[in-house]
Amino acid sequence: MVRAGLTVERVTIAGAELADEVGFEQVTMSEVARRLGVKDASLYTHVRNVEDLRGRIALLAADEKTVRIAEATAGRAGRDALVAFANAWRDYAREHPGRYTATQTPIQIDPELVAKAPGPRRAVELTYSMLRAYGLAEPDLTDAVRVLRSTFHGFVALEAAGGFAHERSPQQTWVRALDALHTLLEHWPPSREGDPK
Amino acid sequence: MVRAGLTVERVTIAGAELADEVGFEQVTMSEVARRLGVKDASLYTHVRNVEDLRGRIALLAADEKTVRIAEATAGRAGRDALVAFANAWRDYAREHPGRYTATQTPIQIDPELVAKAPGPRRAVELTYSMLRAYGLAEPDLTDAVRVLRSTFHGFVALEAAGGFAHERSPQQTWVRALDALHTLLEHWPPSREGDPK
DNA sequence: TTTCCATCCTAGGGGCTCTAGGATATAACT
DNA sequence: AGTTATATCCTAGAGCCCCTAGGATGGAAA
Repeated sequence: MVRAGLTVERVTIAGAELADEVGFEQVTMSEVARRLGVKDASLYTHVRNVEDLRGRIALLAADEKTVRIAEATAGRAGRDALVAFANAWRDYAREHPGRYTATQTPIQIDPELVAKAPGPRRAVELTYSMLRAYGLAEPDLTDAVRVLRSTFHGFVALEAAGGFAHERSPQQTWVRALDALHTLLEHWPPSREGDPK
Repeated sequence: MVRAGLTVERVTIAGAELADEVGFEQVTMSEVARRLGVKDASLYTHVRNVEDLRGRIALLAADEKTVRIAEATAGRAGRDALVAFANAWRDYAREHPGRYTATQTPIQIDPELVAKAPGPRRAVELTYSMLRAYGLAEPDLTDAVRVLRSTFHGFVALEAAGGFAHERSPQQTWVRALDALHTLLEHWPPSREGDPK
């Protein structure tokens, strides 16, 4: 009997590929085992359970997405950086829909696993440094980061769910949305504390 | 033997309640049946299968959310309407997380069922009419609608997934985000066609 | 060569989905 | 009121998935 040579990494990658093909929710132990030419019980040597596998896929995806964004924004600033950042984000989501979905599911991931993954923290740093050129100060900076993430994620999620009718291509809207976000960052409104109207 | 008095509506509502409690993905025929005091096979008289049930929950949620938004924005315009619209959206998502998730899953819903549901179409109309006060013309109007939906959905999705660290409350960011969107709509950038830099 | 351990297996319990076919409550009709 | 008809709900059972327990075996170290 030839050993399949399983490792946590290979199982996770197989799960990630499956997620991209059939959807993150359809990632199943049985199917992953089938693809690896192995009985499903064998996977439990490398992965605690399905939830654990899903968490690992999520972390893998977060890291991959972060790397993409880091590469895309390297050496850029201002609008160039914003556009590169946003396009890297959207491209990753479109190329790896299952992995991308994984990054957004509120699953309980093993904390020590998260600690080892560089993705999430680095992603935050990247976003802040990208916004540096716009000269925002806290707490506006945090708010701006959150608005950007919200809009990026919301757009790709709606696009993936078929939420945009076909009259106008999502691509056209995307380009204009980035214009809008750029001008928004350049003219971030002052706080309206005590300004009732 | 006393009849349980099942109908498609009662099954759908039970499913929606279950979704809010345990998450949309965890909505199961067996559990819905259990709650209704019925064997799971009995549900198939009223609902084709799980996918069908999920689709009905999604349509129910879409309608409910639309009604909320319609009530909230009635008689308002400009910033007032924008804020009311956004808050109604977010409040619905937070009160009914399972139902809200349902509205975002790209499931294949029975087309004739969709045709009977007034929610989706009305939601689009509401958004357009809310933006009327900002004086945008097509295609900017469509783009603005999409940006708003993206930001609203992205924000509540990230908030629900615990995507915002605890340094600053999501509520504070939300208020500022609405400010930002308002000013963005008032100063929607002109198209940069043929404007390379 | 022998030992040993990680890797992979078989066996099996429990849950969920869905179909087929049978019983019965309720409403309609005579 | 008695009968009929239909929708409602049931039992039985097959198939798939998750996961555990415990047994075999490949491959590397002694």
